[in-house]
Amino acid sequence: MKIGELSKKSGCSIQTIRYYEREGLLLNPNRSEGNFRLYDSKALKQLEFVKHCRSLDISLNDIKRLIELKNKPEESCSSVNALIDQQLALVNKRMKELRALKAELQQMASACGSNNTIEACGIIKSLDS
Amino acid sequence: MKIGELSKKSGCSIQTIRYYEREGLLLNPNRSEGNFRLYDSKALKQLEFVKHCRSLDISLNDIKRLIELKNKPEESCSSVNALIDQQLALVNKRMKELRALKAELQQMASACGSNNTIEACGIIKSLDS
DNA sequence: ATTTGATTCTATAGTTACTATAGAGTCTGT
DNA sequence: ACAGACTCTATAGTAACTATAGAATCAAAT
Repeated sequence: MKIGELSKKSGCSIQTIRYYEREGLLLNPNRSEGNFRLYDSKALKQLEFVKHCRSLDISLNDIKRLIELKNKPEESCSSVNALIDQQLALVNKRMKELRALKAELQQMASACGSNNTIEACGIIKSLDS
Repeated sequence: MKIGELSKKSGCSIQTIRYYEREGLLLNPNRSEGNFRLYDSKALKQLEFVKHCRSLDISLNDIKRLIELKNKPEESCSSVNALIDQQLALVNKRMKELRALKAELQQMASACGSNNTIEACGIIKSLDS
């Protein structure tokens, strides 16, 4: 299949697919006579792997590492575990930040009845302090 | 004061301060004979306002709008309220995403006892599906 | 008066993960 | 033979910074 079809099947945009290729996340595909990229179902699987990782917010760099690891099936998977744990820690950290952020935003929102002038606005006041 | 002092007092890096200036978030400061930026306490307050907004993850563009609004003290503050509400909605959305993400990561982490080969690794398996 | 070290200046490039565009070439259907 | 759809490469843009190079300026010590 050509890149358009791969794009539809995978849900990744054509540019994203070409970008992943440039970044070394996808193997260089065979080309047609006219230099069009030609993919098989294995390539689609590779791309779906990348997409799944991205949906977990794993960085392209880490995905690259995961792919390398996948190609060494006999080795220990402890680095894989470490990577996921690290990802979890990152998510936890961001959630904590967001909770604090939400609390302050809510407090600010309640500090202004919305029918004030800007001069009297509780939100602007709290941002100023 | 010069930019180094402003940087220390505000906690923003020198480059960030210059960047904010370029982006129109800070007024162009006076310059010394040797062309060094010279700031007063008002400039520090401006910068602290920006920093506070950034800590709430408000975009530079929105901060610019807030600054414009601040300069019209007699107008209604409803746009300020709308902006904060929108920011809250954004935070809520991201929190929801993160919760889903965390759940999947946790499930994955528990799918592998960490002492497997990569071939048998539950994490890689679940990423592959 | 000079020199050293710290600070500042501008302009430019790099970061992440894409998205968008221009301009050219290729393929398919009529 | 030609229109329209698809693809190609190369390049620039996005957000919010951070980092660098190379030059100029300043303050303090000699």
